[in-house]
Amino acid sequence: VMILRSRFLDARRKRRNFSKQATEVLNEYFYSHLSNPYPSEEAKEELAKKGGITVSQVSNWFGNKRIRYKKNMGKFQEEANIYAAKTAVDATNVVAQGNQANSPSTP
Amino acid sequence: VKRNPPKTAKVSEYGLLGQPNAIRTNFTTKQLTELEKEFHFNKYLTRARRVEIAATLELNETQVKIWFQNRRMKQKKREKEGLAPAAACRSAKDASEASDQSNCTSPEASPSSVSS
DNA sequence: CTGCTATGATTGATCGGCCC
DNA sequence: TGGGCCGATCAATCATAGCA
Repeated sequence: VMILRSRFLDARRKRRNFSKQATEVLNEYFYSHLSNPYPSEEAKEELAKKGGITVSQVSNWFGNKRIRYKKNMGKFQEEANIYAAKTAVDATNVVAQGNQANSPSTP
Repeated sequence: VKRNPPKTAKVSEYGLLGQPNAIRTNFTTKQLTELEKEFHFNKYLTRARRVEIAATLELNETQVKIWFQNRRMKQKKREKEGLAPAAACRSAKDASEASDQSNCTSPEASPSSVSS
């Protein structure tokens, strides 16, 4: 009820979706490190620079991504296939793998 | 310097008890207000103060302790992003950040929409 | 315009490490 | 040895963005 809250305590939640570029960079890292999607502080800084967002936003993104991915991996299979192979630093399993059409393009 | 990932065998290893364990406590506006007030007075708590506040607000000492801990981290984070992105905000050498709320880059609007 | 999903941010609480 | 703190993360939730 009166906990209508938000207006004064968290009125800053005026979020804006990240740019295509940012999402691209983040997903690329996430799916190429699926076995350990925990970027170091340095990695976060680089991702932040590449994506044009803040380090905190990178942290938030990974936090949300990890949880949501875990909660419903099937829902992310598609984008997983899209981003995965790119920088196959690690190719550990996750759940359902087996297909690998790698070495497509290496920028 | 390596943060581990899924180490925590299970942060949520409660399943085997069927007891609604440690559910997210919802602090009331009053509790938050008091905690915030105390925080501005002292960033750190003493045992005595903690006991006192916990009793007054009807919270556990642990909850009060954790709240202060999270609050300190929150403040630190705010200070950090409040200056970094504002690189071209002013001189880049002094750092006269006092307590809180001193952001140059905070195009906050004040929608005075209260109640309904 | 309505309804639902995708997503960024917030936050109470946990985990491992460190210090005293 | 035990307690508090830090840094990172988790997990649930809020509020909005975006799309059918």
